Amino acid sequence: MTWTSAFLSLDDMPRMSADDRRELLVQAAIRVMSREGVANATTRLIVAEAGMPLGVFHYCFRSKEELLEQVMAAINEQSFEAVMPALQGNESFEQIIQGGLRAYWAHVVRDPAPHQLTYELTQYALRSAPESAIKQYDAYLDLNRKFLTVLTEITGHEWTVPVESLARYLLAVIEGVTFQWLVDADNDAALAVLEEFGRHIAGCAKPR
Amino acid sequence: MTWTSAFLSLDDMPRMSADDRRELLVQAAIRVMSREGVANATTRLIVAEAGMPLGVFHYCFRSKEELLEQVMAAINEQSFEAVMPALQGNESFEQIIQGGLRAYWAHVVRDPAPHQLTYELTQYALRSAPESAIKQYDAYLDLNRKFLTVLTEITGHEWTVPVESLARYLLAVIEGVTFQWLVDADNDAALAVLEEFGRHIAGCAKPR
DNA sequence: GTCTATAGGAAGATAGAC
DNA sequence: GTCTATCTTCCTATAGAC
Repeated sequence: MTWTSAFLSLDDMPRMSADDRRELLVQAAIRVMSREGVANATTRLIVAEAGMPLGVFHYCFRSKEELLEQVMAAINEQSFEAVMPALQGNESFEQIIQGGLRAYWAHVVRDPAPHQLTYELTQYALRSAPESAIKQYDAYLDLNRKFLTVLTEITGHEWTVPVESLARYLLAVIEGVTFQWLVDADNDAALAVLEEFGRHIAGCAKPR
Repeated sequence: MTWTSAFLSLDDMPRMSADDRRELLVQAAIRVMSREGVANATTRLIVAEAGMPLGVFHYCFRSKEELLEQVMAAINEQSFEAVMPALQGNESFEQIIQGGLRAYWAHVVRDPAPHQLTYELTQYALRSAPESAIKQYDAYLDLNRKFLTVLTEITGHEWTVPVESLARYLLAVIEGVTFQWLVDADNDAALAVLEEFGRHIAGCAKPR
């Protein structure tokens, strides 16, 4: 029994800072949105998911819009550590690329909800706050640029096509294939496309 | 002056069959959704766009859900005549591919709204009626299969990679690049990616 | 079929006691 | 800061006169 509990009832005791609540609400929002879709993620569902009363919402966030911005920021941070491990090991150039694509794909299939959520949030942002959609997309592009650059550095290759184009190409294929799979759930077809793409990318570099 | 107008006032005269109204409402819905987004396309906005009173809605459609299904069906039909003209002329195999990609791209840039709408509708359907998302996607896939098949027939080539994989690859790239462009509006970057992709596809066939 | 008026509910946001 | 109760608004859908 602590000092405070001797003098304050449970109800009187402030159990959590507003900052901690904000964080919990953002994570609860991500769970609700993954499960129910962005359109159905009401403030009521979100606070219920976090086990808090409705009134909490508006002294943690000025508006639902503000929560959505923080959700997008949180998601960006979370998805930056899935593919890079594939860059270890000492296989051939193409093998590393194929390994990276398969690692990404395993990551998608294991837990698809966040990826679907990302599409929905970008869609949503395109209508309501285009700047944050651009910012989010730029972060993803940058991850792809880094992967391609580190890849050539490690293996002593250089790209014969501008890395900027390849990064965009890679991101487009990844998103296109993922979206396709979210619709038809055809895993083999998705892997076949990624493999064909990997062959092409591997042909866009030469030993240095 | 017609026979009916001599006996019926404007208000009494039924000016339009319910079927015609349905068609007008579907087209109005497409315009509103393109402009405001699917989430903001309320029945009120849609009937206003069509210049009809609100009450019309529910003797033309059982529910908003039913309208959405018909909107998806209508959009599918509309987008099936953009790329095929590129298959005329007698250029080289790769030139036809590059021409087809550029034709598609011109089509997107000239009028992006329907493409953005398609993404949103598929997203929406993924949550509420997965079967119609699958159906819609299958129709798009089929268009890509046809394009690739006709292409080899005309030029006397054959694919060295399963046409099914190439069709999926093509669709993934097209959708990925389009989505990317909807976010950042970088036209040159999009064209560069499509061209690089075209080079790859062209290398997946040989003369027969 | 066609329209006006309104039911009925759920959303985001706030008021005000503690 | 915290919570309950409530306001306001806007939605889809229906009732019912014509």
